[in-house]
Amino acid sequence: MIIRLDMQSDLPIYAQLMNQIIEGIASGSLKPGEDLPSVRSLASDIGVNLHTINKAYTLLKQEGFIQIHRQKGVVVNPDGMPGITPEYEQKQAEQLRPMIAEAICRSMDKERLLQIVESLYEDISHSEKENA
Amino acid sequence: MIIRLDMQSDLPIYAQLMNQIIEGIASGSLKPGEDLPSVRSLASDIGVNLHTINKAYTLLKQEGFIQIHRQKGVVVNPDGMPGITPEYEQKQAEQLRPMIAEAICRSMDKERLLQIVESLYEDISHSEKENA
DNA sequence: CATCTGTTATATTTGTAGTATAACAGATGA
DNA sequence: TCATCTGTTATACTACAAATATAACAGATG
Repeated sequence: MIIRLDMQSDLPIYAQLMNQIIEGIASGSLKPGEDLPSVRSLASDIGVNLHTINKAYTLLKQEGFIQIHRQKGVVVNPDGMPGITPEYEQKQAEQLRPMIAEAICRSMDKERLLQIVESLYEDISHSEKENA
Repeated sequence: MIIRLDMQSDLPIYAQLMNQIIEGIASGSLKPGEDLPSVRSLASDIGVNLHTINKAYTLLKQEGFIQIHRQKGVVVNPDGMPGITPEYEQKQAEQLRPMIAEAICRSMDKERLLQIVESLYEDISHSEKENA
């Protein structure tokens, strides 16, 4: 699992971390039950503060993607991922709506938009990177 | 054009404004050449500061959705909307990727995701609200 | 000339992001 | 027993963005 951070991004570091871990799970490079680095080791690895990692982990735990054990450390949730809850569906629609509206403004065909989404879907699920 | 703001949202007011104006254009309720309220009148209408409106307008102008004339005021860009530039395509992919990754984690079928996107696309482009 | 535009400038308040230290509790292994 | 590893909590600080509050300026209008 290689973490790439963009310190120039307007996206907070902890959010970039969450995104990359979620994509790691989606691609299969992080499997349920697999260990994640401790807050301290990951923090020193990528050169940020321990609290920044902790914030990302805590939020991922709240959403059900990982489990945190006091001593064992952090693992990808071995009981499986969270499902498609009504809250998730609502959040997803709220996030998608402005992006789709902009695509419509720019005269992007529905078919082209769907192709892009499909292509990203395939790209993420078929990457299956096996990195240390 | 009715503006609805959620003061509890984590999305900044100026960004909510941008989204709603863009969706207004996408739905056809705001047409190219149509006037938008002045920064002062809109600010007092929805009860926020003039600078908050100005920030939203300035960003929308930078992206090509509206034009700002010193005296005439603000209008939806009569020369048409911005097109599908490489920068836009990249930004769009960066925004879509983490959302699609989460959908995959939650075992959402590709078909179901595409249905949701298609349904939102239709919903937005067919709304055509004609409000004062 | 008053009044409407957008524009610019300055200052202040509030909240979030991130860092820096430090300490605590529980488990592990030597 | 003790050093060492976990996550956890607390406090303080800096930096920055969001939003507000005033104020003033420039240009056009009626």
